[in-house]
Amino acid sequence: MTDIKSPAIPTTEQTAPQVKFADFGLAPEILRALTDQGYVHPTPIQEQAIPVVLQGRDVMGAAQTGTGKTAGFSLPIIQLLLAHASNSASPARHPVRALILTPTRELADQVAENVKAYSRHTPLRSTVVFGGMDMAPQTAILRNGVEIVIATPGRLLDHVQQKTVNLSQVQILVMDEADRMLDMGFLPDLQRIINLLPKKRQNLMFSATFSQEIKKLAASFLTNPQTIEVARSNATADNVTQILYKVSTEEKRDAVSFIIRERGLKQVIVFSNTKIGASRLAVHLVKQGVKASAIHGDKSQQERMAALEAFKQGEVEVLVATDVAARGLDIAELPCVINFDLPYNAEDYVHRIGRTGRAGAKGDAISLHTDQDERLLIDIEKMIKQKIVRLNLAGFVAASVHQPEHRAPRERGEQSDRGGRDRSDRGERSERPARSYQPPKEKVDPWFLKPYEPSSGASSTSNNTTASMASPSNASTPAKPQKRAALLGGFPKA
DNA sequence: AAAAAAT
Repeated sequence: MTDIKSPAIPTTEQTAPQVKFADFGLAPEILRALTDQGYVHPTPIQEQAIPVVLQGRDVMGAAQTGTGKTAGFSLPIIQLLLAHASNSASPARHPVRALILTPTRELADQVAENVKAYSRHTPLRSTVVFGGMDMAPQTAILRNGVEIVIATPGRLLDHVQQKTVNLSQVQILVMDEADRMLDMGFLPDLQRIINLLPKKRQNLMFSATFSQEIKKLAASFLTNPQTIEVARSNATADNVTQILYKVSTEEKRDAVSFIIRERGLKQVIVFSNTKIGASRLAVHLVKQGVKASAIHGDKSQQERMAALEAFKQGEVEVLVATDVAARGLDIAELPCVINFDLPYNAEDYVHRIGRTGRAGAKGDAISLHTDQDERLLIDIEKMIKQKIVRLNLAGFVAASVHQPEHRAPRERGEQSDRGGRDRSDRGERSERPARSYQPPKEKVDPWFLKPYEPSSGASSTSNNTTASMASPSNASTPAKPQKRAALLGGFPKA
């Protein structure tokens, strides 16, 4: 397989004269659509992807989030299909020729909107198909014939079974957020869909992150792919400032409302690892007068779309989300993301914080972490190949200032995977024997600068979480809302 | 260990 990537060479800055969309030989109808939107210059990923896709090559594309991947594959696909576009009204003349799969419904919707916009001056038809919505309208559109289908896997297979869609003419398959599409939860459906496609077709895979494992699996679906890598893979945008605050599990909810209030945040996504946790946090915030709403997979599709729309409109200021919102969603000018829980997968961290700092804008990614998260933190820092500054959150557990090895041995044996062992025993050192992990120096965020007041609450982490397995969702169960008013009162306003 | 995706 041919590689464009070369870690040493900055692929973007190299191209001195600025390329324009008009240079790709795209049809006037496509250029007109771009002009409508005010786009003249392609982003680096677009500059690299468009010619390769136009050649008909398979692509494995890794690019930072918010860099315009969607247009990077949509524009050349439209161009390729346009060569044989039909003006006929007959559905038979409009077989599905391009299929774009995404891991969430909202992302499918968003990609479909983009495709519609880019193809609006062409005779090409497109539609989006996902679950949680009435089958009937989707069926009607599919029966009328569309060249481009954007879909989530389950509902697409449903349509296949109902014989409302025929995939035997698909020439181009796109997997957006490909690494997620290839994970265990999606793979069976994906395989089923692929079995319905012609053997000879063009395959495009895009994601911000590709683990080594997934890269191999991905390659098995591709033929002589061209790798397109803008900036180093698995990287986070450097325009996003990452911050870590240590808190106790009990303090998390109050820490979130504290941060929102003190920073005066009017647009922020707060990520929770669980659906129930997201719902509870949203309720908690609403009780505190915050305009918050939750989005997760246990909500109806109507509720999900309403929450996202209200958030985009600014009616909702805090969107509390599970990882349903971690990938791909493009929310204009989102200045801040908060990780209420640290994600279990380091990749998800990259995707989550990629919701902010899009299209070159600045963004803040604030993560709360507890004693139990140390392993996750190490994984994340390894993945993003940088250390995140650990800061102190005024008035909250300043045990933050101490790394685990400085702590007194635990009295209780609830951390069975760590009990009796020390850091050197925990994986990372044995994987990289040459360079041992150096925890970053803590700094105190001048914003939240406040003297540490030792309190009995600081050690409460290990006391309260008795039989609850210390999982984030359980831990926040009926715990009485701790009044933080006293601490907040004495805090300097910014 | 959890979330997503068909009903």
